[in-house]
Amino acid sequence: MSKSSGRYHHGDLRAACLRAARDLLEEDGRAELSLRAVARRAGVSPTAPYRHFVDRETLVSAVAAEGYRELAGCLARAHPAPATPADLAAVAVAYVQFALAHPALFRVMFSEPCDPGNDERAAATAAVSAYVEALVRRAFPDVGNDAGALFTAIWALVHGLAFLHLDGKLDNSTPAAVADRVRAAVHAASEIGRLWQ
Amino acid sequence: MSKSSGRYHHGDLRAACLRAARDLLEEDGRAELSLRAVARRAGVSPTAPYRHFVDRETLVSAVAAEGYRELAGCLARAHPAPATPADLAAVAVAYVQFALAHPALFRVMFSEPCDPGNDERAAATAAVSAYVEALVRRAFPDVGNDAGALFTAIWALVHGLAFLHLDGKLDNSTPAAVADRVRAAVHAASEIGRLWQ
DNA sequence: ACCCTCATGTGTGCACCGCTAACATCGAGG
DNA sequence: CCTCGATGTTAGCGGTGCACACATGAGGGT
Repeated sequence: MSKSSGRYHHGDLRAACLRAARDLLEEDGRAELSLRAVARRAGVSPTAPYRHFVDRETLVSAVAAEGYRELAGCLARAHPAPATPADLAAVAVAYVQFALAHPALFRVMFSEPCDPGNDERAAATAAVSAYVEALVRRAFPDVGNDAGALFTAIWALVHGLAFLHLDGKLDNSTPAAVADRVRAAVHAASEIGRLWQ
Repeated sequence: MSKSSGRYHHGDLRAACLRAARDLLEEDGRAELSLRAVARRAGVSPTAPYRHFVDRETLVSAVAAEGYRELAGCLARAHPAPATPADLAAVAVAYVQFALAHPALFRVMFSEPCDPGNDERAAATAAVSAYVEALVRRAFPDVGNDAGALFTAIWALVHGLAFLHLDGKLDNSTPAAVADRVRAAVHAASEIGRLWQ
C-alpha cells in the first residue's frame, strides 16, 4: 500500500484526517472542527472521512486523545519527577502554557461535552489523570488518607488557571506574565492553610 | 404597545429571545444555541432576531451576561459574607452546583471564546470577578501584598472543580458526592502549605 | 495470470445553520 | 389622516453533518 501511488485510494486517510484536523486547529486557534473542512484539507471528498470516523464526534475524540498524549508528554518534559514546590509550579506553568499554545486543541480536549463511550478518548484522559495523580503522590509522600482530594484540588487549580487564561478572564498577553501569575497562584494556594489559623 | 395585541409585531422580541434561549439551554443541557432555534421557540421568523442582535455571538453574550448575574446571586445566597473555611467551602459548592444545574448556560458563559468587545458581557464578568475578589479579601483580611494571587488561586480552584465535574473528569452522579468532593478539595488545598514543609 | 470481492473513496441529496437583501406591516408623530 | 421608520417576513446564499447509492481498484483465492 504505497503512500501516494494512485489517486482514488488515499492510502492512509485516517491519519491524514487527524493530521489535517490538527493543522486546522493550530492555524485558526478558535476554529471549530468541521468534518468537511478536514476532508477538504486532506484533499478528499466531503464524505470520505465517514469511512474512518462514524461521525464528527468520533473524529473530535480521536484528536482529543492525541492532545491528551501530547499534554502528558509536555508535562513530563517540564519536570520528570517533581518533588518541591518549585518543581510542581513548573509543571503547572507547562500545563497552562500548553493550553495557551494550543487553544483550539485544548478546547477540543476539555470544552465540548465529552463522549464517555469513546474508548480511545477515555483511555487517554485516564492516562493524564493517572499521571497527575502519581505526580501529586510523589510530591507529597506523607499525605494521609485523602490523597485523592489533594490530587483533585491541585488538578482543579491548574486546570482552572488554564481555562481562566484561555477565556481571557485573566490577562494572557505575555507568556512570562502568565508563568508569573501561575507560580504566584500556586504559592498563594500553599499559604491558604497558614492564613486561616 | 400592548403585549399580544396584533400578530405581526411581537411587542418585546428581545426579551422573548433571551427567554427562549434560556429555555432551550435548560431543556437540553448540551444544546448549542442556534439563532434559528431561538426564533422558532419565540414563534417568530428565522431572521427576526437579527433586528435585536447583530449576530449569534451577540445573542450568546447577552445570555451569558444574564448567567453571570444569576451566578453572582447564587453565590451570595450560599453565604452573604463568608469568613471561615466552612463558609468559603459553601460558596465553592454553590459555584460548582450552579455549573452542574445549568451545564449548557455555564458552557455558554465560559466555554466559548468570549468576545471582549461586548460591553454587557464584559461588565457582568467583571461583576462576578469583583464579587469573588471581595469575598476572598473579607475571608483573608491579613493577606499581605498579593491578595490578587490568592484571589486568582481560589477562583481557579473552584472554576477548575466546576469544569472537571462538568466534563465528567470527576464523578458527578449525585449532588451530595459533588459537594463532599468540593469541600474535601478546598480543605486539601488549605493543607498544601503544611504538607510542603 | 485471472477475476471477484469488498474496503475505501465519490456524488447526490436532505435538513439545518448563520447571514444578507428585498419586501410587508403597523404604530407613533407630524 | 398620512407618512415613515422600527420591526417583522420571505427568499436565497454558502456552509455544515449525515445517509444513501454508486465507483474504484488492491489483494486474495483459484
